[in-house]
Formats: sequence, C-alpha cells, structure tokens
Amino acid sequence: MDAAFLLIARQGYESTSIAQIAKKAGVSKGLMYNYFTSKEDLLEKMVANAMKQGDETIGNLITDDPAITLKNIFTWFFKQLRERPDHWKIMTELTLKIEKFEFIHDMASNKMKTYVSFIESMLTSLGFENASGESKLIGALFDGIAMQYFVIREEYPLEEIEKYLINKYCHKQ
Amino acid sequence: MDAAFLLIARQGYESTSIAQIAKKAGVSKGLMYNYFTSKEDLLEKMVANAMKQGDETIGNLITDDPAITLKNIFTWFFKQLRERPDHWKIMTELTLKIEKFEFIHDMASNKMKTYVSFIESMLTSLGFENASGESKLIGALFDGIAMQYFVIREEYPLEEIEKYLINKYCHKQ
Amino acid sequence: MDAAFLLIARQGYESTSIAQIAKKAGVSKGLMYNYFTSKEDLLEKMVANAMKQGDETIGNLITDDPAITLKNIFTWFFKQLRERPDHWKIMTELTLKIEKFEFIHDMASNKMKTYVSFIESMLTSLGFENASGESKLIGALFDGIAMQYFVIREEYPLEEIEKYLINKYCHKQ
Amino acid sequence: MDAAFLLIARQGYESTSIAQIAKKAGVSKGLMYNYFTSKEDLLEKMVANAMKQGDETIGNLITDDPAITLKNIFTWFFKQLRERPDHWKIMTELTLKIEKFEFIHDMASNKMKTYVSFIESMLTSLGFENASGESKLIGALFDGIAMQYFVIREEYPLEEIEKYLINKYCHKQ
DNA sequence: GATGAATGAGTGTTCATTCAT
DNA sequence: TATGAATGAACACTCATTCAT
Repeated sequence: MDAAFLLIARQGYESTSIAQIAKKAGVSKGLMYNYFTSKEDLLEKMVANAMKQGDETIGNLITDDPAITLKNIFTWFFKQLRERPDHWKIMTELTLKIEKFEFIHDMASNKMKTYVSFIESMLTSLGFENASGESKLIGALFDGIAMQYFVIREEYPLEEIEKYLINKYCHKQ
Repeated sequence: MDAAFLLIARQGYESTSIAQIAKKAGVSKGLMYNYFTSKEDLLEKMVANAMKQGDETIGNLITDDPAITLKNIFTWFFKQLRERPDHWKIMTELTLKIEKFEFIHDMASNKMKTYVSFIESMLTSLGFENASGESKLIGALFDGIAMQYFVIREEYPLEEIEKYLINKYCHKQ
Repeated sequence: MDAAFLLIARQGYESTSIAQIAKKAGVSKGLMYNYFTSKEDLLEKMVANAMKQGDETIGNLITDDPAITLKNIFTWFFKQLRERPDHWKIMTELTLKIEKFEFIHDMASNKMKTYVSFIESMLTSLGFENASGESKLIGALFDGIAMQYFVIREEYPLEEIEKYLINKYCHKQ
Repeated sequence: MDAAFLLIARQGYESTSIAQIAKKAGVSKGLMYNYFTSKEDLLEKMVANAMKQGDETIGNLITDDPAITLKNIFTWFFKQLRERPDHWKIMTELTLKIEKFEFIHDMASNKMKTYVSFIESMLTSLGFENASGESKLIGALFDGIAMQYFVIREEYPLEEIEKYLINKYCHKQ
C-alpha cells in the first residue's frame, strides 16, 4: 500500500500500473491479487488506511481551550501539507473521481463534514458570530490552499497564510 | 474540442479515449491527428481554448466601482460553478497532473496569479488592511468551494456562501 | 474465422487464444477487435457462419422422391463427417457449453429440431409406422456416430454403417 | 475427486481452477499436489475412478436371460442419464479432448468397445440378424441421446424413447 | 481534407505450480 | 500431512498512433 500510495500520488491512479506498484513493493504482480481483489480494491484499502492514520492524529489535537484546539488544527493542517503533500494530493485526485468509484463519495463527504463541524464548534465556543458560515469557508480553504500549494510550491507563502489564519481565528471574539 | 471537453470532464483524461472523442465529435479517428499531433496536444489546445473564453468573460466584469467589480467577480464565479461545473472540474483535475504535463504549470499558475492579483487590487481600493493575505485566501477559496461543491452538490449551500462572501468583502472598509 | 475454426476445432475454445488465431490469420491481435467485440463474439459469428453454409447445402438435397431425399441426407452426413470432421467436433463441443454461452442453446436446439422434423416427414412419406420415434433416434444417431468416429477414426466402420442405415431406412415400407 | 467432478461437469475442465476444486473439497491448494502431480493427473485419476464405478454397476445387470440383461442395460443407461447427467457430460467433454490428453483415447475406446461388444453378444443370443451393425448403432445411440438430452432437457422424450428401444430390441427375434 | 484498417505495446487479471514452514 | 504465500507466464482486451487510400 505504501508503494501504491507513492506512485499514485505522483502519477495518478490510471497512470499507475499494478506492475509498477508490484515492482516498487518488491513482489510479483500475481501476489498483489492475494491481498487485493482488484486495482480498485487496492485503492479503496489504501485510502481507508490513509484516512485511519489521519483520524488518529486529529484526536490528539483536542484540548480544553478551543482557541488552542483550533490553533492545533491549523498547525496540524499546514504541517501535514508541508510534510505529506502526497496525502492531500491523493485525496484531492480521488474526490474528482467521485462518479467513478462509489466508495469515494462516503469517504469525501465524511471527511469534509467531520472537519467542518469540528471547526464550527470551536468557532462557536470562541464566540464567532457566523460560526457556520466561517467554518464552511475554512473547510473549503483547506482544500483550496492545498490546491494552490501544489501549483506553485516553494513560491506559495504557506507560513504567511498560516500565521494570518491563526491570527484571524484562534482567539475569543 | 467541445466533445473532448465534455468527455474528459466526465470521465477524466486517461479514461477518455481518442476513439470516444472522435465518435462524439462525429469525425474519424484519423482526422483527429490532422488537427492535433497527439492526445496531449489536444488536451493542451482544449485547455487554452477554455481559458481564453474565461479571460474574455472576466474583462466584462470590470467597472469603475471596485466594490461592484468585486461583486461581479464573486457572482461570476458562483454562476460559473453552477452552470459549468465541468470547467472547474477539468481545471482542477489538470492542476493535479502538473508533474505529468509541462504546459499545465504555466496555465495553472497564470490563472491563479491573475485572479489573485486582480482581487488584491480591488481589496486595496476598498481599503482592506491585509489585501494581500485576503486575496490569497479568496483565490484558495474559489478552488476549495469548487471542490466541496463537487462532493456534496445539492447539499452544498452555494447561495448562502455567495451572499456571505459578498457581504463580507464587497464594500468599503 | 477460418483460422479460429481450425484452431478451436483442434484445441477447444478455451485452449485457443486470440493471439494464436490472429497469428494464424496473419493479422495483429488488435485488429481482431475491429471485427469481433470479444472472443465470445468471434465464436458466435464463426458458428453462425458455419451453420449458414450447412443450411445452404441441405437445401440441395431435396428431391421429389422421399427415399432419395433421405438417402441424400444420410450420404451428405457421412460425407460431411469424413471430409469436415471439424464441423461436427466444434458443434459437439459447443453443445456441451450450452450453460456457458446463451447463443448456443438456440443454435443447438434449432439445428436438432430441423434435422429431426425433416427426417420425420421423409419417414412418414415412406410409410414408417413410428416415424416420430425413429426420426428422433436417427437424429441422436448422427451425434452419436460422430462422437464414436472422433474416438476411433480409421477403425470406425463408417461405410458399413452408412450402407446399413441407407438399407434400413431409405425405401418404402 | 468428487469436488473436481462436480465442478468440471458444470464448468468444463479449462474453466475450473485448482483453487476452486481445493476450496470445494475443503483442503488447501498445496495439498492437492500431494495427491495429484498436476491438474491433468487429477483429471485422469478422477476419470479412472468414475469409470470403475460404472464398471462395477454394469456387472450387476447380467442375468441368465439375454432379453432381461439387455433391458437392464437400457434401463440402467436411462436411469444414469436422468440421475447423473454429469457423468455423461464429463465423458463426452473429455472424448472431444482426445487429441489433447493421451489417456483419453484408451479410456474412451475401451468404454465404447466394452458396451458395444456386450450388447452385440446379447443381440446375437436373441437371434438378431445384424447384431454387429445394430450394436454399433446402439452404442452410438447412447452417446447421441445423451447429447440431445443435454440440449433440450425436459422437452426431450426420454421415457418414450426408452420404451421404444426396449420394445424394439429386448426380445427374441 | 478525411477515412478507418492496422499495429503493437501495454493493461488488469488469472492460474497451475512450487516451496518454505 | 498440510498450508498458503509467492511466482511468472499467459490471457482477453484497450488504445494512441500510423498510413495507404
């Protein structure tokens, strides 16, 4: 699954062949089919695996103070984006394949709703007027920032934006 | 190019064959290669064509009043998203293929920079403090909102968000 | 289709690959799929083609005299079996695949009923008491003789049996 | 071997995998190769086993009266065909693979000759003129009736044909 | 300009067989 | 005796691309 993840992140799902993945993983093509019933099954299991890791991490961000928790989330997001851009890239690519693979829809909408409602409760605690609207914007921002970061990478002012967001949201109103 | 656009938006680039496009366009496979030297070339010309249309439209949004111009941009974006989600889908998909196709990089970064700097000048005129930061966020928001809209479609509160954004940005500070 | 016919008759359907057929036909694998949508489609068209040839021939056997017509049929059958045993072999093999390929059922039962009812009308004209029973037996005999001929070939007394049958059936009762 | 028999009868030899057979038999794939050196070896042993059972049964059909013995054979054949059509199907399928598997030839020709010479001796005892010719026809009839029964099953008048044959052959001339 | 027959490398997948345990 | 992980060759099928017409 690691080999698949790397290659698919780099080349896209369709442009990555089972043969490539098997070679990178150091196993035979045939063996792949002992573990995964199909290429799609490999994709699904790989994504489930990646999401589980994400979920575990997010639990550790929660504190008693909503301002700090929210800051943790922002910090975590930008750290993730810097260190594992592949994660966001794969998730984004798959989101666009929502009509092709059934399992994508649940994955994507669950992920989205989890983030947004979590952020919304933080904003509410912090006394934001339009917590619902702002949390939706922040949810979209995460995806959008990731997209733009993919395009211009080093040129993109990740740190500046990170600070700006923390400064804007992570305190009582 | 229209046929290609439709099919690629729906199925993705790799999953769309030249044969399909030719059939939909009502021409022979062979003729395709009189106009485009390769599948990649077709993609490139198709994208350039789509972008040109976008550029033409955006020129019409400019007025003397920066508040109205900005509002026009927002309105245009949401209208575009509702009426031609295919456009955003293709652009997003291609952006992820930035490492695969050289021409993507220029296209994507140009587009991004154009929007962002245009919005930044509006925000500056309107007296926003952090026009640079906010305009980057808005640029990212466009991509992010589009992403989320792809996922949950009818459930996504496009109108609410549209009003919220206009209300937030389209007036003098 | 000729190449396919030869190879499938010799090796069986499953044991004959598209690559083999293409090679024998002197074309590329890919071209096969311009003419046949799948291996099964090739089989179906090949069989339909073979059956049509058979049908044309059988029309020529009819005369005014039922005894002679019946004799023609017998003679034709044994000639066919000697000269084109492949035909019977493929038809027999496919008949056993009746649960695997839908189109086989119609082909096989049509063929069977045609022969049997045709023979029945001859026997009736010739005054046979149990024309219905005998014609069913003769129909089965054709298949059975073919089967046994496949097994022991030169040892099988085709001529003796041919004469025996003609002597037994091809005259007025 | 039972599992193999069932599956091969239903799906054909090539379309039945060792994995399927092992699963149905409740053993591991590896263990299969402790008992059979190859898939072909399994086929050969399976067939030998099935034939032995057939031979045992046929011994019980013999009586002092050739008319009754012959009737027993007919009755046995039709009973077998009704109750274990799989047997006939496998034997027929394999007969067609006579060029692929060497062991098939002996099996098939032995079986055929046994039946035919056995029936011939009965017919001779009963005073039939052309016992040799008729017994060959009856041998072929068995195969042919089985073939036709496979095709149209319930529609095929097995009982009628059974009675007709017994009536025709099972008495002194 | 326009066609579609033709190619061949490549795809996902299957499967008989082996072998360390 | 028994397992199942592992292999690699083969399979049906696809597709971007070429080219004679």
